[in-house]
Amino acid sequence: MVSIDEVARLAGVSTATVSRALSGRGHVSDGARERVRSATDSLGYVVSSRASSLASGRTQNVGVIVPFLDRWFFGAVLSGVTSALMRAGYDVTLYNITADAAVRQQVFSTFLRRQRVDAVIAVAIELDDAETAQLLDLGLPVIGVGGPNPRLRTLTFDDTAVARLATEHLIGLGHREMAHIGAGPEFEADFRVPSRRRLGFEQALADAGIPANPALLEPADFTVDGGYRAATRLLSGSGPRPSAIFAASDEMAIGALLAARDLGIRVPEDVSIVGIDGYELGEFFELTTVDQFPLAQGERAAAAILAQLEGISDAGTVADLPYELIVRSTTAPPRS
Amino acid sequence: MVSIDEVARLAGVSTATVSRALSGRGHVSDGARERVRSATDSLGYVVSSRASSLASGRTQNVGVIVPFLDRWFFGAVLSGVTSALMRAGYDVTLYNITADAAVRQQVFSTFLRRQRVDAVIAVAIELDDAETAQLLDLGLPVIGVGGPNPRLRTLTFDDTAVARLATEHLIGLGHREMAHIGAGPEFEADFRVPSRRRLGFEQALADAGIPANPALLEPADFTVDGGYRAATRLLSGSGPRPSAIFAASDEMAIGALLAARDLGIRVPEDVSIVGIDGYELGEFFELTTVDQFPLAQGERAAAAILAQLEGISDAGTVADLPYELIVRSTTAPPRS
DNA sequence: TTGAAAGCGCTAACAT
DNA sequence: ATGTTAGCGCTTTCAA
Repeated sequence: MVSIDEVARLAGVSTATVSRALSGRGHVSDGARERVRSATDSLGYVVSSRASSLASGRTQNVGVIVPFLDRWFFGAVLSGVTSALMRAGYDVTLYNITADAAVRQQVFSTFLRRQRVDAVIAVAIELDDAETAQLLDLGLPVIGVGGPNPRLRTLTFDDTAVARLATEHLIGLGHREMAHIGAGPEFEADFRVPSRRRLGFEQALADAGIPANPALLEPADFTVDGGYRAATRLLSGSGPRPSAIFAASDEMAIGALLAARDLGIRVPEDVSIVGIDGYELGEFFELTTVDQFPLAQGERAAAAILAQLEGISDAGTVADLPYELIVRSTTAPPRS
Repeated sequence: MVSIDEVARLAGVSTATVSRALSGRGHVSDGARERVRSATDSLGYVVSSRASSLASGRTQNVGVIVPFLDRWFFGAVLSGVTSALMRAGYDVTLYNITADAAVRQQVFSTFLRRQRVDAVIAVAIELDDAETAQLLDLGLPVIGVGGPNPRLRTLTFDDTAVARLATEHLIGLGHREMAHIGAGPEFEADFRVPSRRRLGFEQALADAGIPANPALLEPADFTVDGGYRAATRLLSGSGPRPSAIFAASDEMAIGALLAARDLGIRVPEDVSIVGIDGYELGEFFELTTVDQFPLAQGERAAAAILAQLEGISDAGTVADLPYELIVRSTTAPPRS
């Protein structure tokens, strides 16, 4: 590996000048800068991040914590994060918090603490107090994306409001017997998104003076399969069939669509279905949804972190993330 | 940040002994090891990867290059890679090669060369000669996953054989008028998977003595949307309608399924459809497919890299990746 | 088995 | 604007 000394020698300057020319910190004459540039070019020199980070304390690397990699939503967020960060010259180190508790603990107790990253972005992870404390203890810029965390700077997505919006859309169409697929005790473990969405559903019902019916709350795990099974129970049960279903994610909504299809129940004639996310596949099913623009969420998180790292102001207002109701063809007024 | 000196002082040994005790390299008495352990515990000490990697040359970090993050297949592979690597104590730094040529170039010319990683895994990326050379020039263990690259160690997925298998399944059912959705000149840019799959299709036809019909080759971009549009052209065109469609990915196959549905064409009665991947959503459509177990692909790539890094033998035979035909309900004999 | 000490390749004062 | 030099916090000879 070619080192800074060789560059300095070839350019006829000191290593300090090479360092200054390359990093842009401190003043360097145009001539020196040019000779350094040509020397690095001909030598193919790249600054060693190990040496540079040890000396400067900066790694040019951001850690990103995500709970899943094989779900569209997280892939989209991550895609937005990496493209923005790479464009700014940063590497992205990925910490995938899975069901494995030991690995999860190791991420907070070891991986994040070994000084490999300058900042951390946590995507849709519900952190317990100890984990939040460990993150804060890093002394690095940290930003959460998704559920609010009062102890962290967060790009907040107002799940409750989004769920209300979806539910009010159904109410506005005239529905009264509405079911919800989403939060259930067994899926509460990780991030509180599910329960916040259910809360919004319940609030909208209450506001409209519609009594809550526990029989119309079906827990599911946010997968297509989970949505399918939940909808099957709702639509083929012995009780009265709901005239509309609000699923807490598009993947579950698609599962519900498929369940209705398999049961010979027409959408939206017999039952209306609405989801949340903006999952691309939803378009094919003409799914009514509330888009939450995950790619843009990732880009905004990256921009916020970069602003903090480069010290550009206290960093553009950590506001709420946008969302938008997209009415397509899976919702309509109830029949009767 | 607590440093190794504090640990050494508290444990009553030298920093060299702390280093040895923590890394497991060199001999340390049980007593010393125990005192070091208790000192690190009470101090909450974690070895600084910046200092450690500068001194040792090892980073405990593996770079992973992927072309997409928002497609299920790549998320699944990445999931397998990260879980295996994290379990072994490695971090994973992600390089997302997007359409942006400048960023792509930067990955090879700068990001990968700044000594942040001990090894590189390249997932389903078709590298040109210059890029391959740059990777090799790193002097690190490198492994490719997917398309064969004669100049790289590769976990090869035999796309041609897989495509033949899918096509032969259709031929075995009695189909003669088969269409293919996949490779097209405009999507050839990046990885040659599309054309290898088309090749397998053509080989199977040739072996069965079925003449190739260019009108039955529809290019598409591997998305559901692309599959939908390609199938729409095939199924609603003026020419004779194919009795079966082989799509080069499950997402395109699902698009084809949806197109058939929208055209009122029954599957498999009027047209058979088969895909490739093992995409979870395929189950809901009863899609016949060739599963390629992406999660396992990622785990195997990680295991191969770890074996090389830890010097465990020349590393378990870089064999072909497994695949399996899963016959469900979207394929059947043609009508007549 | 342990310790002393010389780097690893940069950056950032401090001087000039 | 530039050079000199003392670290950054470890690992790894080399000796003992």
